[in-house]
Amino acid sequence: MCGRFSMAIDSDDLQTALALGQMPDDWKRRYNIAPSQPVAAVRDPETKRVEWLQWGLVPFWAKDPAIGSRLINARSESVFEKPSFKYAFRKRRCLILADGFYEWQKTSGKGSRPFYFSMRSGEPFAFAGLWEFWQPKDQPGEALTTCTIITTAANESVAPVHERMPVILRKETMWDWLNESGETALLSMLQPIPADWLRAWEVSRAVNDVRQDGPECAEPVSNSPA
DNA sequence: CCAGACGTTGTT
DNA sequence: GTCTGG
DNA sequence: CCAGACGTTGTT
DNA sequence: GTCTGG
Repeated sequence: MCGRFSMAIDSDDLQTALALGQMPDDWKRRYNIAPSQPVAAVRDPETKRVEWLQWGLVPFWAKDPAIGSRLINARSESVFEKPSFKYAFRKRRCLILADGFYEWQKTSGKGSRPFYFSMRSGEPFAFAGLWEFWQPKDQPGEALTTCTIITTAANESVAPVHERMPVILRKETMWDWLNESGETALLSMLQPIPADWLRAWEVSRAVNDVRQDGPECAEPVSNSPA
């Protein structure tokens, strides 16, 4: 699954690395992005403009936007058929920008151990995402633009920690996620990234607390890789 | 037909 | 909006 | 994902 | 135990 991630590089560096368009003017390095918070995303492959979307998909038909807190991920295996995701999968795909993500390993005792995963190259990347626009019947001011991250089976790097991982799109193919329209082609992109593209290490439980958002969240707790 | 749900993860 | 269960 | 709340009545 | 908010 993917319930926390980081986007800790500068706006200019990100823009250059992924050849993005206009960046938000209120950029901030983030080491601990949690559901319900703004995430940097691209919806338009022409402008490649980066904008903030709220993490946690609220389908356009939702009566209660609180449903978003449970729709932070969408399974790649069923995203084309689930009522909550099927419309967005056809019409509203997005790239969610990141430079690392966290997974928690269940322990036999209490608590769990967080691990940090990033590209071996150190480069930023894009998760395959979906977005929705929602507004209540009576109060147009309360409109939300929300998103969710698609997950897939864990590769060999992530599997020791957790069974699921986010779909990471490579630089070379990320724009296809927005440009393609055929279901088969789209679904074929939702594969686990090769294991050796990732690096991993255990981090402190500081990341558990959403108020902690500094570099310490992503720093190795020891020098032992996962 | 209407009413009610619509999700993932993990755990049992 | 659409699907499932009753 | 984790952490923290989870309720009503009545009073301030 | 489950739901909501961050």
